[in-house]
Amino acid sequence: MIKAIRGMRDILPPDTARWQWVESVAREVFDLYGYQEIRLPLLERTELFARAIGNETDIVAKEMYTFADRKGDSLTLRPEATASVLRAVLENRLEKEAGIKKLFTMGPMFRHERPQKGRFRQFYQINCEAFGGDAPELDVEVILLLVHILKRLLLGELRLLINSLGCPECQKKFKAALGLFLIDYLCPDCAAHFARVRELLERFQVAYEVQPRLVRGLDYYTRTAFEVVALGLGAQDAVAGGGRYNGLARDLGGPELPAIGFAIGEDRLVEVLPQDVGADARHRVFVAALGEPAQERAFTLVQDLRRKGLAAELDFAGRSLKAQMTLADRLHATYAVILGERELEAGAAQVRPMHKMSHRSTDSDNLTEVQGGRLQVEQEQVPFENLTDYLLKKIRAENSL
RNA sequence: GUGGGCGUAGCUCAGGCGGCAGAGCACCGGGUUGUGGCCCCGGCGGUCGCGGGUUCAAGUCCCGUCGCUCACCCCA
Repeated sequence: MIKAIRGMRDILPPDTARWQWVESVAREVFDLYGYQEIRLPLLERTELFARAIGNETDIVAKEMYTFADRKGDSLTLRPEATASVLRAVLENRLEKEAGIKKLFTMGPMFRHERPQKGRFRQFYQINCEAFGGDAPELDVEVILLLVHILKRLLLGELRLLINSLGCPECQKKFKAALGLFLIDYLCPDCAAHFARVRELLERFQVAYEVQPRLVRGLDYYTRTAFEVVALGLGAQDAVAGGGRYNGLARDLGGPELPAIGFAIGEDRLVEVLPQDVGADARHRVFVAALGEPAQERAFTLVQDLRRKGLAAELDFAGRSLKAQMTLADRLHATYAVILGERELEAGAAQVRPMHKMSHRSTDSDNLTEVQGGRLQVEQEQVPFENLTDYLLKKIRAENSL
């Protein structure tokens, strides 16, 4: 059997519901802060990452999926998103547009690292970038946005770590002095920027810790750097990280374009999400049919329900009614419609509410004793012509409770 | 890239000193001629990761290899 390659995994239902939840919350919050989505290629010229991230970094030196295409050009599967976003901004002259250019994107990144808990070779990031502003207020807005998303996701214990990496001038001084922490060598402008960031975080009551050892693994960062770590993730505990990168646009041959952004590690975020979020609470109708003519009728009915916006399902395998009812239960149907010879003759189907005897509950109220000692819930006969309206009305009433 | 732990049914795992490959859950069917959960009965399901070696005989012992996993490192 062919298996997925090392470090790459399938994300399966029901887990996919948690991923969708994370992504939909992120989209909502991005919109509140004025961010728009950008979609990017997964492949870029190797040179883009070499120049943006830095040749000496681990990412470029030993972790990229790089190969020659049929023409001989060196291409690389993106190991991060920022370089691609900036490339797209510069290529399409987006920085010329009014105000701060605020963009987000989400998708897979690729790094050839040894897999472990929270670290995969194909991993997913939710990425946020703001171009064209160097005010410390923008740094804080970006951090507030990140915290906003994480809080909406009902996450448990999180710690926000911040630091300032200074500007190239500060870094020169720092290296010359062989100092331990760069933060003590900040020039007056960088120090004032950092102080303002901290002041604003306090005003908005965002708890943070200054972490002088916090550095970013990419060469392009300047001034504000931050990271969010979560409990329960083992050694790979960073859920999000980001910072300011004022020099990158010029490094890539573009104009002076201050920028700041962050990436959320979606794999790790989903890992620490509360278990029950994103559960499927949708109403679902199962149509059980007995015999060929009823089966024909059932398929038509199911399609009719679906066209009207109700999730509906049926069995094509010709199972017994008992088996179909079991299936209805397993699929968490809230109503079962039963169609047999008797119902076809009568022109009315049996509609059976399922929730009163869900496999999740031991509640035997509302059940009446019928022949054979079996318990049966109240079920109603509904004429075919009223069926879809009846179900729609019932389910809408329950949804509004 | 380095080190530790682990690879047996779809899942979780048991298999003493080498001697017929097992359980629970899940799945399918029946008990109930047309009605779900529970219960009872039955059934399906295996390259014991892969390759080699020792042996009359290997899931079990030895060597190699691949994979998973955790950590180092690095990161989000």
